[in-house]
Amino acid sequence: MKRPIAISDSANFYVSAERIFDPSLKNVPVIVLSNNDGCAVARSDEAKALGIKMGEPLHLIQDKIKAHGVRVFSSNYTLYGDISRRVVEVYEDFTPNVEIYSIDECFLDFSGFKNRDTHARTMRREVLLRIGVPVRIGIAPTKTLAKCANDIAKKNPIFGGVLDIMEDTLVDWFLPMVPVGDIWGIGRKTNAKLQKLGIHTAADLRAMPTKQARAVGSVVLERTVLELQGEPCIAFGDVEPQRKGMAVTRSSGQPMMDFDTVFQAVSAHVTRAAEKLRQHGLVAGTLTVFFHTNRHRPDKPQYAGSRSTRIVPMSSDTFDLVQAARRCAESAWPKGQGAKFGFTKAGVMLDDLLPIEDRPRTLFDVPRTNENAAMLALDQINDRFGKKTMVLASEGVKRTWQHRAEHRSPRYTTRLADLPVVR
DNA sequence: TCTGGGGTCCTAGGACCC
DNA sequence: TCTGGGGTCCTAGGACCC
Repeated sequence: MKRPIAISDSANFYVSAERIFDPSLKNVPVIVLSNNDGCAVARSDEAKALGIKMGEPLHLIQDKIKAHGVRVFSSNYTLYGDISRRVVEVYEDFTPNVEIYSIDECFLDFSGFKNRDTHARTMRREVLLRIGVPVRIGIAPTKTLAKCANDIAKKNPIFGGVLDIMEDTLVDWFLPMVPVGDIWGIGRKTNAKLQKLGIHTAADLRAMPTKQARAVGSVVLERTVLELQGEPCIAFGDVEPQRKGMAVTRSSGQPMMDFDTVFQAVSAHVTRAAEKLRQHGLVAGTLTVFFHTNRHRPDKPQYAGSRSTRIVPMSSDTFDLVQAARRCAESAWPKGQGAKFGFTKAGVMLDDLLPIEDRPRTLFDVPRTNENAAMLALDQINDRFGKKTMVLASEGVKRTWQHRAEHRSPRYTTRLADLPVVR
């Protein structure tokens, strides 16, 4: 039995959000800019009709803006987040299972409804009425097919914003209309490879042998092919996933020429990231620093530096993180030839996040060469420190220990005291 | 000491998404 | 002159272990 999955997304979401509070923005070209007001990240239909492209730099479209009176906004993510939450509330009146996919998209479990089409159209009307945001809805047996349906509904107003392709015959009918590059999961690179192989539409890709798909684009492409065939490979998840990492990155207008300048930018980003961590009540286990030169100037020397380090003990403390960042930055710096480069982007990423209440209090730094000893001492560690103990090793290593423990007679040759305690 | 297979970890980087 | 930011997932290759 095929389970109907719907995806609902808002049209030009940021622009729609701005329009809620300013009716004078209706039917005129509107764009919303990226963080630093560098480029356009949302465009109304009227702005698209003027040929303003996604991600187009502001300075390249000044003429159009003046000539056509395009209304220009800096982005206001707090506002968009609020609107987004309200839209989800409406969805939740129409199905118990909602998976938030992005700020303007949700997957909805549509199983059990007698008339899905009517249900979707009522929901759409309700979102427009209560929030003031127009949405489009695609319904299909898999997420990838639902995305295709959504895409067709978006491009063909005749469907009134809703397209249901649960029937196989409808899939057969519509897939040849979807360019392969528009499929969810097919980006620029994969599209180029597929075009060379004579695969131009979603129907072509659906017919590709899965073995070949794997060779061309790894398991990701193979999954896409199966999803197009109607076999769900990307699970529907209605529980909020724990976030795995966070990042703070910025471009700088002026190229940064020396280590001190780059590190100054990095420490500002780390400080901001540490604040974000604490806001969310999290601590980080891994920190990565990166910086690179201007990709838009291939004529100049290019360099990309990136280095990770563990945060021991896990922390959201600004000082701890800045110290770790300095070690990373120094290690990633092109020694002796830094002056050759002008760095225009720098950032920090925090990974292995854990709620602060789960932070391990006692840490044992177990060198890989000492795995066996650690395994043998594990019981002693747990006896003494309980569950708030963490041995600095990945789950994989622990599983290996477990396995080995079950297949050998353990000899407790290493005492707990022999393991280096970090804290 | 040499040989080899099977396995995991770590790091860097690629591709894609909105 | 001026070209976004924040995410996820996957892979390759070297190091290391038994």
